[in-house]
Amino acid sequence: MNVVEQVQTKLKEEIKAAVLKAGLAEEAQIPDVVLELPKEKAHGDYATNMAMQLARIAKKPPRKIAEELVEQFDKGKASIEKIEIAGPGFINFYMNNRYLTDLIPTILQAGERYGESAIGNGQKVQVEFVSANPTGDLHLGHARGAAVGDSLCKVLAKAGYDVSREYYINDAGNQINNLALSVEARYFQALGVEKEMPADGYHGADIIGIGKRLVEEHGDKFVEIDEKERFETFRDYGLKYEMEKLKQDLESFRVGFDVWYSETSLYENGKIDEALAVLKEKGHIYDEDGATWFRSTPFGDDKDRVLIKQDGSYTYLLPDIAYHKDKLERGFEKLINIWGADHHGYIPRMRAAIQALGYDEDTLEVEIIQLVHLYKNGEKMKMSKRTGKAVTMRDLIDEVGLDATRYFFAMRSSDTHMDFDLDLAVSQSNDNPVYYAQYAHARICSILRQAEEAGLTVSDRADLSLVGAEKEVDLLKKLGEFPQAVAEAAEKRVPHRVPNYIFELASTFHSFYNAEKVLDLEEKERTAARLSLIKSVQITLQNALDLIGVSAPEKM
RNA sequence: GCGCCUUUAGCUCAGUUGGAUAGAGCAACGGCCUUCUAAGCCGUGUGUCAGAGGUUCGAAUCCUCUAAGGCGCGCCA
Repeated sequence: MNVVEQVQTKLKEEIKAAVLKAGLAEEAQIPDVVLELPKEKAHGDYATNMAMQLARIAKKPPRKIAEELVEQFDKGKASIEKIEIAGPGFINFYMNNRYLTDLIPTILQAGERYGESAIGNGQKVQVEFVSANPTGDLHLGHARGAAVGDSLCKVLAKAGYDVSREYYINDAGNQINNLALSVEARYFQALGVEKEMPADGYHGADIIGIGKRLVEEHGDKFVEIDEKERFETFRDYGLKYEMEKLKQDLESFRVGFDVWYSETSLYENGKIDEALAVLKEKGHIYDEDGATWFRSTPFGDDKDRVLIKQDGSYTYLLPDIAYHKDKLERGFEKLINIWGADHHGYIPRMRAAIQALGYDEDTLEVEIIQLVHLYKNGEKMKMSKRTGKAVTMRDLIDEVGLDATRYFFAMRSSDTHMDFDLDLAVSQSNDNPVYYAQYAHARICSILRQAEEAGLTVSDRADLSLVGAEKEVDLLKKLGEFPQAVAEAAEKRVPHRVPNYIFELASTFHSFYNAEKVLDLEEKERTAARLSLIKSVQITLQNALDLIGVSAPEKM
C-alpha cells in the first residue's frame, strides 16, 4: 500500500468514526464510505457524500448531517488541513499534501514494479484471445482483439492476478478442408493449370503465396500423386504455413501467448468423447432426427443445440465444450474469452455448457470486441473475405506504425464500434495521442541525460520538502493514482482506462514542464528534488505504456 | 420477429460506485521559444447526453418503453 492508499484508508476510517460519534447511525447501517476525487480543485482534495447517504437513515437534511459529522472530526489524524461543507451536503477535505512526496522514494525503489497491486489476490485467470482460424491473414478485427487481449492480460498480471494467455487453434473441421482445397486450387493455378476455387474457399493473398511456394519448392510433383495424399499434404503444409505466419505477425505486434491449444488434440486424446460422456451422464443429451443434441435451454439458451450431426461429424460446439471443460480442469478460476462481435450469439450456449458441466456460469466471462471500420479518403472501405480484399493487420502496422496502432486500439472501449481513419492515422500522425505520451517520456529522458552530463544523479535522498509547487503536487497526485487505475482496469476488464491515465499523466507533466524549470545549477537542492520527481514520472509513464504494448522512447 | 452492442460538442471519443458547473483530442481563433525537446504550454467558444416516462436528496450513468445504426439468430466455424 502506498502513502496515497494509506491516507485514503485513514480518511475513510475517520469518516466512519465520526458517524458513530455523532450517533447518526448504527455501525451496521453505515454505507460503504465513498471517497471521490473532485473534478474541481475548489472542492478540495477529497470529498465524501456520506451526509447524503445518511439522509434517509438519520432522517435529517444532508447539510445538517454534514455539520454534525464535521464537528466530530479529528483533523489531526489524517493529514487534513481544512474541511468544508458544500453543495447539497458534500464534505470536502483539503489535505496537507506534504505526505505525497513519500511517493517519490516509493516509485524510485519499485521501478518497473510500480503500479502493482494485490487486488487480484493470485486468482488463476485464463484469457483466450485472437484464436483466429489458420486460414488467412489476421485482419483489423483480430488486431483489435489482439491489442485489447494483450493489454488486459498485462493489466491483470500487474493487479495481482495469475494470468495465462491462450490461443485456440481451429485446426480441425470444415475450414481446414477448405484450406486444403484452396491451397490445391492455387497450386494448380501457379502451375498455369485452370482450377476453380472451392465454393467456400479462402481467397486471401496468403493462399496464393502458398501455391506459388509449393511450386517453387516441389515443382509439379503433386499433380500426379494420389488425390487423398495430395489433400493431406496440402492441408498439413497450409496449416503449418498459416500458423507460422500467425505467430510471427502476433509477435511483431508485441503479442505473446503461453499456450497454443490445438483443437485436433481434443479429437486425438479422447477429451471430446469424455465431455460428451459427462454431459450424457448428467442427462443433458438426447437423440433426435438422427442427431445428438445438447439440452441447453434449461440453462438459458434460446434453443437446444446439435453436437453430433446426422452424418456423424461434430459441430463446432462439441469440441469447444470439451476445450472449456479442459480449461476448467486445469484449475482456472476464471475464464475470459475475447471474441469478435460476430460470435456474441454464441455466448448463451457456451455459458449453458459451463453450467451443464457443473460449474458456475460466471466462471466464464466473454468480452466482445466490436467491429472496426476502416475509412480512407473519407470513405468506408469495403472489406470482403470472399475476394481477399481486406486490410490485414500487417498492412495496418506497416502503414500506421506499431506504437500508434497499439495505442489506437487500446484507447477505445472495446464494446463500441470503431472507425479507423487511415488518412488521419498516417498523414497526421503527429496528432496521434501516442506521440503526446511518448514525447513526455522523451522530454524527461532528455533532462535526465543533461543532468547526468552536469554530474547530477537521481537519488531518493533528495530534500523532498522542496517539492510543493502547485504543478508538482498535481504530478504527485497523478502518480499516486496509478496503482488504483491499473487495479480498476483489471477488475472491470477495461484496459482502455490505461491510455486514459497515460494521457492525463503526460498532460500533467507537460504542464509542469512549461511552468517550472528542472535543471538549475544555482539551486542544486531544488534541482535534485525535481530530478527525483521527474524520474518518478518517467518510470510511471514507461510502466503504463508497457501495459498497452507501446514503447517509451528516450529520444524523439 | 427475437437477442446483444451502440447513440454525449462540427468530427473521433472519455465520463470512475448514481454526485457539485458533463470533459478531452481534432477542427477554429488569440497568445508563449536568446532559458531543460514548440510532437509542447496558456487562453477563448462549443451540448435537447437520441426521445419519453420512472426510481431518489441527486440520473449521461439504474429500470421501462420508443427511435436510429451495427452484429447475430445453421445439423457453418
